[in-house]
Amino acid sequence: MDFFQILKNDINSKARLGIINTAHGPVKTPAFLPIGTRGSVKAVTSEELRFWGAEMILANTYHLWMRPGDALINKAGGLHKFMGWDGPIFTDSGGYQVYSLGEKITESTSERKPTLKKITEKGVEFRNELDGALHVLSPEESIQIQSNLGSDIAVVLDDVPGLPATKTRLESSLELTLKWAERAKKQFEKITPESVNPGQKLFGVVQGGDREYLRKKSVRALQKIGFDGYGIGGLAIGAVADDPEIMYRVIDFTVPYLEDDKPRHLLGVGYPEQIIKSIALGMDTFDCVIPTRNARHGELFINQKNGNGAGYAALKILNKQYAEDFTPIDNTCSCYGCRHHNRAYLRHLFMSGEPLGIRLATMHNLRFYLDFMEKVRRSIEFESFSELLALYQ
RNA sequence: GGGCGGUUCGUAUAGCGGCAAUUACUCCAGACUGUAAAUCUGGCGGCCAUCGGCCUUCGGGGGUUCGAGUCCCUCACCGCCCA
Repeated sequence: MDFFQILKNDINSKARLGIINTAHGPVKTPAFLPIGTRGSVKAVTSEELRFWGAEMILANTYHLWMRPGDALINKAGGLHKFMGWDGPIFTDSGGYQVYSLGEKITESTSERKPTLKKITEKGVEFRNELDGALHVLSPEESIQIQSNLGSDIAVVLDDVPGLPATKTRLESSLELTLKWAERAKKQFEKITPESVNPGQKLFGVVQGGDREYLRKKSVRALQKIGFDGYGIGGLAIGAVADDPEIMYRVIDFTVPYLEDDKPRHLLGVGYPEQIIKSIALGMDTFDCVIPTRNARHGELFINQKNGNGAGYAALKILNKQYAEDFTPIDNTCSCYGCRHHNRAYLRHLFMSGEPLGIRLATMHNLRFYLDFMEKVRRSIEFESFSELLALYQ
């Protein structure tokens, strides 16, 4: 069976309906992957995830490496068994931490805070925030860890440059990322047969900032090495987060270089309108902390077909205006919280610090996102994708 | 009856002659994009406002002082100890 099958192409855009066939089952695309960084999608169980329609989740190499350690998870029989999720798992390489852990330091006003990471040719030196010990994550090590975890899709370690960045910075960053990609592939071929998941696939990561010639160069180099699919990286952070037009432009000029028969994952994105516009440009899968993290912070996504064309709205449940609002969070929603509780109660749970509030909010937002993806898939299937897309313009 | 301590922004506190006045919590609002994030940031006497300005505040009343939440007198209330 092909790893990736395209079932239908949209007539008016590059959107496509497909299936990724992993060692732990199929994933209907376009798909959204809830994030379970440390082997847990915060506040929800595997059964709940599946119930609301999640097919593949994302876990993080760096965090699981630090705690509890990939050796322990391997001993447990791999991450699927360890966390009790038998569906597909996508593992990020630790590349994002190369970016984010450094970023926190430069943003910090405290000068005495120790540096948490340093990038070298060999890999990334991390100062573990848990115990202060020094660890080096190389592209080989990242693959080894992901092999020990036994995820269905592994990703090569990449250097993530934040935008805006100079041409020089982008070029040297890409050069490093491509060298790492080659080393990662070699390591992957060497160890995969003896992994807990011999059916594991490997994705390369397209970098190159906002420059077309670099993105093209990145794709060509990755194609030469040979990967099962691609992640497009560096588009959920820095200046891009403030101006998504940069992201659409990069996707638009990058996608034509990619093979049609391989899945394309947009790393770290995003809001619903960003997801659907990226689908129109040819992207297949997405992951983002927004539905889960924002839920914990009291932000609920609700369907709203108002005059200005937005298909949804974000409701801040902590706001006083909901104190005596006894209506459901979203009366078009069928999640547990919307069927059994109201806004005033959910606000009370948040105000009181009751864990149930976080659980209900997380389930609601995940259902919102997963339902949104289902709508997208159906619209491609029934040839109404353009109309759905228009709601988010 | 005697001695001592206290009364400051919703609550709890700091303040020992220059203060619209500390800190914590609460409260109000904002942020969050391959999760160092159930986190972080801001506001929290009033009225204008660009820097800033003006007004009214620290149990009540009176006094000393250029200036009092801070010192003195007095009253009220609360607490502890001795009878």
